Amino acid sequence: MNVEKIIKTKKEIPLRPRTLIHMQLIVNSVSEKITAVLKPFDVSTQQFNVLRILRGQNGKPANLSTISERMVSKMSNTTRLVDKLLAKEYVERKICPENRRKVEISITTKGIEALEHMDAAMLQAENELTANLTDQELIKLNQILDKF
Amino acid sequence: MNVEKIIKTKKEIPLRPRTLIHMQLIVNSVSEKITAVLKPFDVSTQQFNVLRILRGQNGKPANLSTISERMVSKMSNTTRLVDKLLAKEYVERKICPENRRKVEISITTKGIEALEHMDAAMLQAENELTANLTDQELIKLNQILDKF
DNA sequence: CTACAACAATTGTATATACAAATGTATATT
DNA sequence: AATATACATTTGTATATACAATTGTTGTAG
Repeated sequence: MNVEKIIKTKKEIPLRPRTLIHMQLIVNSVSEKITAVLKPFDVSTQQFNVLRILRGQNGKPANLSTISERMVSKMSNTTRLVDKLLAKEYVERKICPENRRKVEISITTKGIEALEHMDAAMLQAENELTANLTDQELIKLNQILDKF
Repeated sequence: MNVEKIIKTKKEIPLRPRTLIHMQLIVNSVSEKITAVLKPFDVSTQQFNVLRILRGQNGKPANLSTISERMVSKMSNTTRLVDKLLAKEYVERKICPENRRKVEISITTKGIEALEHMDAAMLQAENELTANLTDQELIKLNQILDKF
């Protein structure tokens, strides 16, 4: 992936902004791919992310703020995101008995099953997206990314 | 930046998805920073991007499809994006005389001046965002990113 | 010359996101 | 106990984005 070629500029971009643009371009294409992979399942990336967080709870429900802080892309409105999952019957929502301000959200059996179908497609996508890189390269990449 | 800590999960994530998430997290925080830096100038990242593309034309106008293909994040609606810049008098739009289907967009003096103010702020932001990395690390990072 | 396809941009519309304000509940202060 | 403050979520609203359909223009085949 050549940055200058993709954004079609002749002049070469200085190292630091170039790096930021480079990462942005890759993340854009990764997001596009992931969105496309999830499309047949009729869930957005965010919705998928929430389902995985809920599964990670192993039966224990999570409240909205917990979900929110665990999401890769924080967003201001987790309520409406959960509404969508609720409409698909992938999650359940009930008010927390100990603290009625809070709400307890848990994944349903239907949600777990849907997620299992998505997992296979996602796994494949992740491997395809990183197919050109060796484990060593990826480890090195992670090390550099850690410095940000 | 530790991935697991940020998305608050105990279990360690496999290398390949972890790398993708890692990049996503960094790009998210970079975007946030850039958005914040541009906020006082009342332009979005996309609008700023278009202004820079137009300046790069050195007086020569660009049509919508040209702008669109040069943007870092392609978007489906460049017309409305240009509308916003038009309202701020940062750009001019006129129909192309040779091909009346096309439209010629060029940056105004006011646009150039506004952009110059933004440049300084952006340069600083870019340096801050990459301050923890050496040139060698950034070069290595770009090399690895090229493999995607 | 007319009909048709291709092109470039615009418009319509549904959905997503960001941000502020509002609602309802719990806790702390006097 | 009454009031105020903080908390967790929801709602309102403006803006952004994705995608499809439409408009106006140009090129081309018969």
